[in-house]
Amino acid sequence: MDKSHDRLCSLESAAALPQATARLAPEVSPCSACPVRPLAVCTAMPYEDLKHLAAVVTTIRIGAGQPLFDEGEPADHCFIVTKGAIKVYKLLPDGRRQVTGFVFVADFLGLANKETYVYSAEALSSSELCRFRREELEDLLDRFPQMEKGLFAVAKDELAAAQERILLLGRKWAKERIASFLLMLSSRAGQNSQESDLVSLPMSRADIGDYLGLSTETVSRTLTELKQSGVIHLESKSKVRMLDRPVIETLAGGGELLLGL
Amino acid sequence: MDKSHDRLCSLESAAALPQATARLAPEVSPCSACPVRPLAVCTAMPYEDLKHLAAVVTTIRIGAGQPLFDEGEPADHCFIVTKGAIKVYKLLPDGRRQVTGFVFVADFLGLANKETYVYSAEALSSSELCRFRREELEDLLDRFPQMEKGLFAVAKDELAAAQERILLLGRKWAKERIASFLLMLSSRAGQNSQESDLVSLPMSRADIGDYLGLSTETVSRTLTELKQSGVIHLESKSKVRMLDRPVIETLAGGGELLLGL
DNA sequence: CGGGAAGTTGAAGAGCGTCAAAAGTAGTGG
DNA sequence: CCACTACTTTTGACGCTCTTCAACTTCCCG
Repeated sequence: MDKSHDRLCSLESAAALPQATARLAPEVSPCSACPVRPLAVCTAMPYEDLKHLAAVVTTIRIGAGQPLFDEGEPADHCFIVTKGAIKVYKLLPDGRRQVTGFVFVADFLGLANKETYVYSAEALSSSELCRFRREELEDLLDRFPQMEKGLFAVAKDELAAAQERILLLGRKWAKERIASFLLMLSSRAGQNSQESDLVSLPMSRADIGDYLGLSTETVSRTLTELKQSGVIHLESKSKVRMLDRPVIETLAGGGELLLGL
Repeated sequence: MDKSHDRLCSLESAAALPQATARLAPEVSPCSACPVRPLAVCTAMPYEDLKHLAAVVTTIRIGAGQPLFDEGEPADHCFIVTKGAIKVYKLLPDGRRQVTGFVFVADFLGLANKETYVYSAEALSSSELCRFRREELEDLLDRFPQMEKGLFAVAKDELAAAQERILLLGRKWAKERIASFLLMLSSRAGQNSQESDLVSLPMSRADIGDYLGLSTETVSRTLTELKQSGVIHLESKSKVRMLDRPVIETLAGGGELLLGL
């Protein structure tokens, strides 16, 4: 077995690296060198104030498949993903599972302000996150309204995205759900890569199913259907090439023409 | 036909009433007398600053069934419902409809910060709303951070609620969806009434179906089933009495015991 | 009181889930 | 390095929940 398989995440490189950096160059915070910052809400923080952000952040690592936190636990922390990807899900008593979201690099995790987490979170792959204590972050947001505005904007965007998902779950057919899913992954990951037709699926078929309100088998069947109709190509289990983006977009939008396809 | 059936809402009593009040007692804004304010985000605004809120608000009225705005229109306004109820929905090209939410008295409408509305809104019954120009409200929020904090909190709560709905739409059976729906309506409306077992359904069966991702017929059949098993009683088409709340709560939570009921 | 919309009920069918087994993949240890 | 094992994915057969279509009933409002 590799790494620590504790329930809580490994903290080896936690405050260690920041402190070391601080000793070498006290005026430069580790956040200012963070490659993820330009993409994350941290951009909203003025450059000269990044040291205050760095002061309240801890870097944590977590292995693939390990839980970050479980629904019902005291919601003490917020996170920003800096490496890897996280899945967020809710469970029903009999084990039915709904993945409510995937959290990728630069995304913020933990917006709900409840006493306890309203969902569980688990790493899809080996990941790294910036961790904030809730109270400390709140204090910081009071002092830096631009940062709070940034988070508010994130919340509004997520709200719009959630309504899109509600439409998907309530009214779209399996084929339309898969098409929407591919486009969502493409737009989330594709902005930095020129290979915008190649979508990588870092999660299992079961996770996709639980995200789209489908069974594993239906996800698999639908992907093969799309493959057989020439709309996509499966380069590997976790790499989908979109061959006919217009058709995928029409499907995703619930277009009436292409259902027989 | 009654009232004005214009596409845009009637503005008869718009700025008129506020001005009249202001003339009589310039130091008291109409917002300070608003019976809905204690329940709405406006509570976050300091009492002495309510005049600034009143300065940017317009009261509008809208008849039952009339549209407030349509998806795709420029998102120029935000609203707070002061009377009646609004339904918010998205459409697919072939007419499939998903009601993404119902907006009741004291609720804020229009949180998404997109150029255009990402959903359509229509009055369930004759309603009144406070209307804000987006830019003016933004300016106001910049000047009164407490108000912005209040709206941020609303956004976070709605996000948590949206994830609850995603679980419902993705993984719950029809009976569980109806049970969840009844409890949601009860908790939203029941706080002021002592008749907490009596839930009123101000929307049609079709609206309920489009909210829960079900057909009108399934909504009807499921309500009948619940009635026949003695869990609820239909006092009228739009008044449901919850006879066995524990069973309804277990159903809503996805409890494994009562599916055969 | 009557006409039209909303709601209910029934029967048949479709889409997707479930169960089961085969095929493919990845990680492990000899 | 390769075989063994365990898991993931795929594919097939069947069944169930919910939808669709249609007729009937109830309710509401002029």
